[in-house]
Amino acid sequence: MFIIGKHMTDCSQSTKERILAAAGDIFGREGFKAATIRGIAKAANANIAAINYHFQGKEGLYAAVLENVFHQGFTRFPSKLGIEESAPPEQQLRAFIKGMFYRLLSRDGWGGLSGQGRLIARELLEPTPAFERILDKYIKPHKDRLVSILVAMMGKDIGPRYLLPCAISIIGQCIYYALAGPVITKIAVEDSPIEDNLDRLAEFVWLFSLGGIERIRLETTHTVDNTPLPH
Amino acid sequence: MFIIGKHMTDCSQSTKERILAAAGDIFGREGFKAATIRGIAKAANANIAAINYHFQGKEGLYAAVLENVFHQGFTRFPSKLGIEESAPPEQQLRAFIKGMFYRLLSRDGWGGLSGQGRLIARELLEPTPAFERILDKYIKPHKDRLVSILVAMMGKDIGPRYLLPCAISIIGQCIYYALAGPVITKIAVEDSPIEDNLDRLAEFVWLFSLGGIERIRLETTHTVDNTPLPH
DNA sequence: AAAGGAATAAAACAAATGTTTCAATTCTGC
DNA sequence: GCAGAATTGAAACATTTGTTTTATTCCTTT
Repeated sequence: MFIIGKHMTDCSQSTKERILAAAGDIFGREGFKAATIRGIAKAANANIAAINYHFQGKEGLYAAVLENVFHQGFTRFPSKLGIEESAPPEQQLRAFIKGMFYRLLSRDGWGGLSGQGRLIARELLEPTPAFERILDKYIKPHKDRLVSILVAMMGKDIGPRYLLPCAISIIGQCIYYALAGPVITKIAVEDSPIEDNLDRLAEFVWLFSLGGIERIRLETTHTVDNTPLPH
Repeated sequence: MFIIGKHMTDCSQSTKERILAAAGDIFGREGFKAATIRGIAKAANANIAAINYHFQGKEGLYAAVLENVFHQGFTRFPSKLGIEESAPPEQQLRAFIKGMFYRLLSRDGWGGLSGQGRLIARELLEPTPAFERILDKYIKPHKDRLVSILVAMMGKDIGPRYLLPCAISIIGQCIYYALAGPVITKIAVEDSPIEDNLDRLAEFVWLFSLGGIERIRLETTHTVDNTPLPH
């Protein structure tokens, strides 16, 4: 055992790293405004001044946390995780959805209910200025990948008028589990988005979406130059 | 023009009502912690003391707002809005989804992005003690209605193992539009959940869900006593 | 080993905020 | 019209919180 300082803190991480990790958790749990730098400092076994020293204040810390969280998440679970370009698009979609569930909800990812996954939900609800960068760097490429899979499944003639809602419906199902975890647990405890259920839930969302996509595809090819959606 | 007091406020509402309305908007936009009673008082043309007088503090106000918002929302757009019991379950589902979109996103409802709809999203993300009551009184009956429609569509043999995920997928799509409105607008402006798009989006989610439900139904009836979900 | 910079600790500061207090005003029942 | 209750207005209070300051400790370089 090594003695680093007068406090026996975790030697494997620097103060800056400890602050980032603790801040991700606390910002996620409590939101930007409700989180306090005192609480974060305490959780990170660090001093208040260290936060302002390394991150120039609360906002700077938040921006760094956001970048860190997304970088970690998409590094451990990339958009193309387990996707082989040669595989049929249905299987690519399957891997995409599974990737989303694990990125959002697994302990190795953003930790869903108790962790940094809620940070993402919060940004969806009320984007902060720091989120603009995240959108361009992570979210849009991620969406583009899903759209390209959908194009492979539905044909090139599908316009964005149907493609994008499809993408939204698929992503929406995944994110809803991360968002509404607490309530889902209260209403349907068997489907609580905990580690043990991720595979089953991802598989379900995949099948459900396959059906939905097929239904939309049929709808758009059958009604050629009629009203796009039935009234 | 009538002179009510020294301030020329809206005569049609009592102070208590004005506070409730303003608080719903501000709590929704900023969240419980970030919202300030001073800001709410100003927006309601009321005094700080009036809030504490009528609602016994910030928490009391929040509980009252939550009850008020859900009561209003489910009064104007009941669960069974436009649903005839005699209609085929597919059409009942259609009305159910349309009702959700309008309740969550229309100006007459919770106002989506700019209004009280975000309050609901916040409660899903981090339920407050005041939400327990709301769950029992509004959410669970609402869910039960959807489940009964799904039973009518998929047959009585479908167990909760498939029923509830179906319900979650459907509700998830709807709520995601209310949650992620700001980001959707940035990524797919054509599908921004604004008043003009509600009918089209609801119709899309309905069709998509019809396909999803059918796919799940097939899956569960074909693989009788096999593994419930394909590996 | 010494010096200089980097990092941390502790206290102080100023602004924001929920709550309380008390006087002034308005409303209601008689 | 009046008395008492209900409501509102304005100020004061105590706490929390982000930031800054100053001194001390740790680490690297020479």
